[in-house]
Amino acid sequence: MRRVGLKFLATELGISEGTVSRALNDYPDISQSTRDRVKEVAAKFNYKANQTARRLATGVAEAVAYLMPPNTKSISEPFVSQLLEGIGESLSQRGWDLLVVQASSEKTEADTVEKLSTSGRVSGVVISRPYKNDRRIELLKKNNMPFIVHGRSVDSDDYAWFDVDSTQAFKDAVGHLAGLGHQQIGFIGAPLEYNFAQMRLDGYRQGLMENGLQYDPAFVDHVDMTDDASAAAASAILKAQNPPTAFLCATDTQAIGVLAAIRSAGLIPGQDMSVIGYDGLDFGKHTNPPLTTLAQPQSHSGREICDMLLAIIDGGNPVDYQELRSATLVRRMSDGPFRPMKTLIS
Amino acid sequence: MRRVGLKFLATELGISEGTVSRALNDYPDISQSTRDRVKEVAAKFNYKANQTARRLATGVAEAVAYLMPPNTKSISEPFVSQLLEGIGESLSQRGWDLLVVQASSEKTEADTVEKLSTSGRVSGVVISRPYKNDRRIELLKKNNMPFIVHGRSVDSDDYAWFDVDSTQAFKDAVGHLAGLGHQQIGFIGAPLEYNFAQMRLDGYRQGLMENGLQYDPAFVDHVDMTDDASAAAASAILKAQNPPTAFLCATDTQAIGVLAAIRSAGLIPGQDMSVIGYDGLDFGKHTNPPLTTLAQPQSHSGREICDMLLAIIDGGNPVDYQELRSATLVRRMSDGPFRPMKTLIS
DNA sequence: ATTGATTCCGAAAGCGCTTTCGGTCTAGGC
DNA sequence: GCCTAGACCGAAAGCGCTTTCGGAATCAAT
Repeated sequence: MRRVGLKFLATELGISEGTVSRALNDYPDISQSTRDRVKEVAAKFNYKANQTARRLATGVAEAVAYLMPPNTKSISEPFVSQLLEGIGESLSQRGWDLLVVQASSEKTEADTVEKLSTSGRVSGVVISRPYKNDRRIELLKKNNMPFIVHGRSVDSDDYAWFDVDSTQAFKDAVGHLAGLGHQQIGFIGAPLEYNFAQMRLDGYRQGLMENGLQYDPAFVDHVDMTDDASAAAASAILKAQNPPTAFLCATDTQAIGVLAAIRSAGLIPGQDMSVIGYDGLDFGKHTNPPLTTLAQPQSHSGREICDMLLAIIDGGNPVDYQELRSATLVRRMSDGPFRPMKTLIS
Repeated sequence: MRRVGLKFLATELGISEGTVSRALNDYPDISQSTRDRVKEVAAKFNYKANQTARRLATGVAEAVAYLMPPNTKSISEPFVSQLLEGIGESLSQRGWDLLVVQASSEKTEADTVEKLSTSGRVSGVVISRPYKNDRRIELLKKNNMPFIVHGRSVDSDDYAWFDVDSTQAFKDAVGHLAGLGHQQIGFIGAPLEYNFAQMRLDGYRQGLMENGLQYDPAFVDHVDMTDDASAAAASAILKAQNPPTAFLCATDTQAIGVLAAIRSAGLIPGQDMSVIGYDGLDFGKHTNPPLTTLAQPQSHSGREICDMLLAIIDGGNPVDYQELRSATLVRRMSDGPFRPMKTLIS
């Protein structure tokens, strides 16, 4: 069984390869009749153009890459598969490919990007969760490879991004907690090299200020985005003589850890102690108690992000593609009114 | 700034393109000295071969595709990102690409596979969670595209797969529950078009038989792998006049739904009613109560799966690559000894 | 000095498609 | 009937790399 290529179709039809190609690609200088004939025969033999050859000839890769966030060690990031799904959707509509690339370590992250942008295998890339100053972004700009970042670095004026205003969200959350009567609010943040961690911290501090509350460094910590790390951090904070009565967490995963820490301190989360997470992850519905969280509208963000990227690839100006969404507080059971603290057993 | 390609390097070095290429690829008929010289200059100009051209010339795609499982509607499948991570690791070691492809609907699944195997953009594919009789597998075989399936279809003799013996696992789980004194065990399964659903059901039934327990169709249901669907199913079953005192669930996600159903029936899961899930998902640690589960050793299964695939691509016989792992029961708090049922409030 | 074997490299032919360029043919307009 | 426009299509030149083939140069052996 011989490979059906352009050549095969051409001899089969008794016309030239070029004509077949143009017919298939709807060139206007091909008569309707031959176009139909070609397409019919192509379908009959189930012809699929060799993508590699096509790419080489046209010079467009017809693929975009998603850079996996580094050290994906947390409760395995449901957000990755969600994002991927959206991106894939948007891409498949256009018949393009989705490449998932992964830097083995932080060291090689830049290399990976460099190679990606010079080896010509993709026509655009999306990266997630940027650092404050992200070399990957610099490289992408330098090699002028179209890209969009999911999140923002500190200097986000001159590239495309899609982000949620987590600063505002945390400010609001503090307000919410303050409204509930809480005066001392702890904060479990993410490593500050990530810009989102900084922005959430900022929101927290601004919220404190707006509500006339004191920022107490003893109540805040920045740890890896895992349940265990944040549980440890929260436990330590709870050991204070006069601990906070509520916690804000940079991620849902961390919030879950805090829930556990509270319970193992003999307190009841949601009653003795409020905690609010961020992400809006579905499984927060099933934690003990169900987790109140700041939900990002990430349902179809993958799609949107990718559509924006495609627009840029098509010649759009990156600066025109900057989207800031807002998060919404979804109250479940882990927050509640301030209660005077009973003394800890410990 | 001109594109650095083979031509550029060749003129730069004053030698022919072919020689440069062979030097870079360590052909033995290039003198050590020129080889060094070439590599040095290539590094200096940060040369990266155009992958597309290379692929066209060599005929090998240097990429494998992962077919996203269809209708990923459950609590966003943490297993996908885990798998992807493993696959990516294995691939990047070889410098290959990972393509994530997605069929828009079940209808187009076959098409997607067909196109994948004829368009020559990948040299292998891995698919997850096969149906009992999976057209994708047939197509892959027909087009003899190397592939490996994560899971098994009913007829799994003549292709490569990596699976966990969930039949055995469920048999054991029934035994465990029976040992705890449970006589009536419910089962929330997944849609039976998936082969894994059938295998788990089989294990359940075999376990029942081995322990001299009766199979009661009123205690089993097969629903989508979401928390809500399984909660609804469990609620219905609990309405029976003489309901089961324990539930086995085909997935952790479903088990979580069952937990909720039990609670909303006024019962305490883990005490009044046992439930055991399957998957070993991390967040089961944080449910209410923490979920006892049959954990699959999926930590690095992505790596292994991909390594197997690569071996096949390198000419290995698919039949030599069939791995059956076993699951282990990790007890948390959602199972416990049988307690005589108090009458339901309802 | 001649031959034969090696070593090393250049030339050139693809890989399978796209796309420009120009040529043939038909249809009108005078 | 002649000329100009289109309308359609064939020829051929790439895209950037790999790889075969053979030739030139070097070297050892007779």
